[in-house]
Amino acid sequence: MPSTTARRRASISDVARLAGVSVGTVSNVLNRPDRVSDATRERVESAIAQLSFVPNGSARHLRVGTITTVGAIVLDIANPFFTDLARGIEARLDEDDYTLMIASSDEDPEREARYLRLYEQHGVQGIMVVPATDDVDHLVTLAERGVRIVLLDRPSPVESLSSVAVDDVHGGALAVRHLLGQGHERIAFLNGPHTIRQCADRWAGAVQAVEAAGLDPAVTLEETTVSLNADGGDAGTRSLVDRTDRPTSVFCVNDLVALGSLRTLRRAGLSVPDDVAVVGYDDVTFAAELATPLTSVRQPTHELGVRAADLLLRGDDGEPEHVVFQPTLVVRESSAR
Amino acid sequence: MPSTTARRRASISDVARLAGVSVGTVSNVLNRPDRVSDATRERVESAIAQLSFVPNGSARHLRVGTITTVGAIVLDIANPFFTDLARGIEARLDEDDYTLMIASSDEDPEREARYLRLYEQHGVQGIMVVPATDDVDHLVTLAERGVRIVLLDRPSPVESLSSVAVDDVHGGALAVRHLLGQGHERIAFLNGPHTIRQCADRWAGAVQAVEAAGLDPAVTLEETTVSLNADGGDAGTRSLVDRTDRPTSVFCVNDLVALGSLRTLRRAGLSVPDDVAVVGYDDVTFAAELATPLTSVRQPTHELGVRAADLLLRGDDGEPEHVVFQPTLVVRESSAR
DNA sequence: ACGCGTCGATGAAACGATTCAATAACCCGA
DNA sequence: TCGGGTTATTGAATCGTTTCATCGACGCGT
Repeated sequence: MPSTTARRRASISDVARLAGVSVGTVSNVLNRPDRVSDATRERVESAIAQLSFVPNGSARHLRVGTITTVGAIVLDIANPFFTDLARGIEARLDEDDYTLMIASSDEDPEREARYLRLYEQHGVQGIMVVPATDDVDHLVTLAERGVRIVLLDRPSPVESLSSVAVDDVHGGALAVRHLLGQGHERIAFLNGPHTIRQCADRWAGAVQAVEAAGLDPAVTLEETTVSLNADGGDAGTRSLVDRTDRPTSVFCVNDLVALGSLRTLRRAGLSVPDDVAVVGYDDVTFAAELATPLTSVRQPTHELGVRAADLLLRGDDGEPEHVVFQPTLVVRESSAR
Repeated sequence: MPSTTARRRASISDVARLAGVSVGTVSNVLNRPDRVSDATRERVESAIAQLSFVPNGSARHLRVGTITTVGAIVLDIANPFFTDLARGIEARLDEDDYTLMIASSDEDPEREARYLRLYEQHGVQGIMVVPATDDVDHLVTLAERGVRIVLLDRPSPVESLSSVAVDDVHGGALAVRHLLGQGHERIAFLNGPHTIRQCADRWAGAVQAVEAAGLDPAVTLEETTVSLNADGGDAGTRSLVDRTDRPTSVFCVNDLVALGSLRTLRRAGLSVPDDVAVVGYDDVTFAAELATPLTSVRQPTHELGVRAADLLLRGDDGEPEHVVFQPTLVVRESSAR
């Protein structure tokens, strides 16, 4: 029967009083049960149950100074790529009984900073972050201050920050080389802002591929900046469909954008890939099942998360590491004549 | 120039010492800047900057006993339905400058319990949870202990727990009534375990619809339990395709399952909806863009999250509330002859 | 010149846990 | 019976904040 009054949550000293022992003993029951005799342990345990006592994590953290939680900040929690990534992180964290707090920056540096501050204040073991901007000075500062940082899904521009990334330049090149191979000489690139490193890199790769084919990027490639979701794909594609000099292909910076693009093309009565070819990026689960199965650049997403968590847990004993995976192209109907 | 030695993170008393004031004054600068003179405030602020001091959130929490963070536990962070839900929650939370910690229980009561404990230990303002099992006693206990709980995406079985849900019985009925209306008299239901309330309710709705049509559920409906993702849809459908008495339609408990189902049907060379009709649930973003656009039961997902956060922030001054939204059916090609 | 009110700053208590040196109780062998 | 060694328990210090009663200084009106 729970007490009727008690508004305040029970503390360790309430337990101690009820069990007739000192707080030190209660703490021992909690953390080194072997040090305490069976009789008192049972008494204390029953007191704990009776008061439904739950230790105050903040007090514990304050005293021991460490905590088994890590934070992750991604650009967009609604993007399957990032949740698959989170899944990878969780899988590795589970092994060591760590827990994960996830937050979404929505590509907003303000929000990113806010969550960084929150995590730091709470003393997490470390933070994995997909930076919302090109500038990582604030993260370097954080790291110097002793917060363990791992850059997610983008290579570190500085030696001191560990990172786990996929070669986005190569990925961009893969996609565009493929389109060029299919005979496309006018490629629209629906991209995000270059302040996001992944976007800048994929663009760089695209340019490289065009140049390698002996063509002029300025005439072959046409970049439109869109928001990184299906609505962005809609908007970016709408501005294309009615043009007389419409590009023959679209490269989308991620599959969500590609989804919007395909949707808008279909509504405009254009056929894919005959009127317009489309290539996406990330190869999310549904890419293969769309009305027109989507050609996409596949990344080892899950593995990315696992490695990132691994690096973070490994601690600072080792030097910072910079892991780079290679993407592959998965060709499907949306770009194959 | 940051100090060279300092491994320990700067505390408020380091700041006080450097600025030549008492810790109380530093605290005032932080929390009630108006109480302190301009001169000292500036001195303290520069000391804070110099040491790059970040207040220890646990210490603060320990003292004030409250925190502006809430936790959410969903079944599967990789399911777009739940991330859209999270988006709704975040949107409402942002208004009040609260932050959200998200975790995924993977339908595992163990993991759910673990995160509940973690959140409680950290003293969050409240927890929104999509329960992994039918049994919510542990949540009632938590609530009695003073933790603010809101049940997400399922009606509360008890008066004392607030909840925000969508009428799943109605949703299940909508889907099945539609299939019956299309002339289907053999419906396979790829469902999750009935320990998950949403699954049980959708099943109940399906049964109701069949009975209302004067048919026998035992012959019209055929339930298969699958895991709640695309792989589950694959598995559940594979066991169907080769049968001579194959059902003419499949109702999937969510769109991820439906994605797997469509995929497997296609690979088996069956046409949708002519050989087999498919209906999903949630109407996620990609549902309309699949090879065969998917008929699905739409829920006001975002609104669901907003209301849940709203209820949680409103506090316990009011009585617990039980909000129920109504779903609607979106008919597309996958089920329309 | 005196008292009073205001304002700014101080210092100590409190929050709830962990840790560790000190103590108490006990057993056993000589 | 006594001393020494083990084992179980205690109590106080500590972590980094916030809060609040108290104090000192200063300006102003009489």
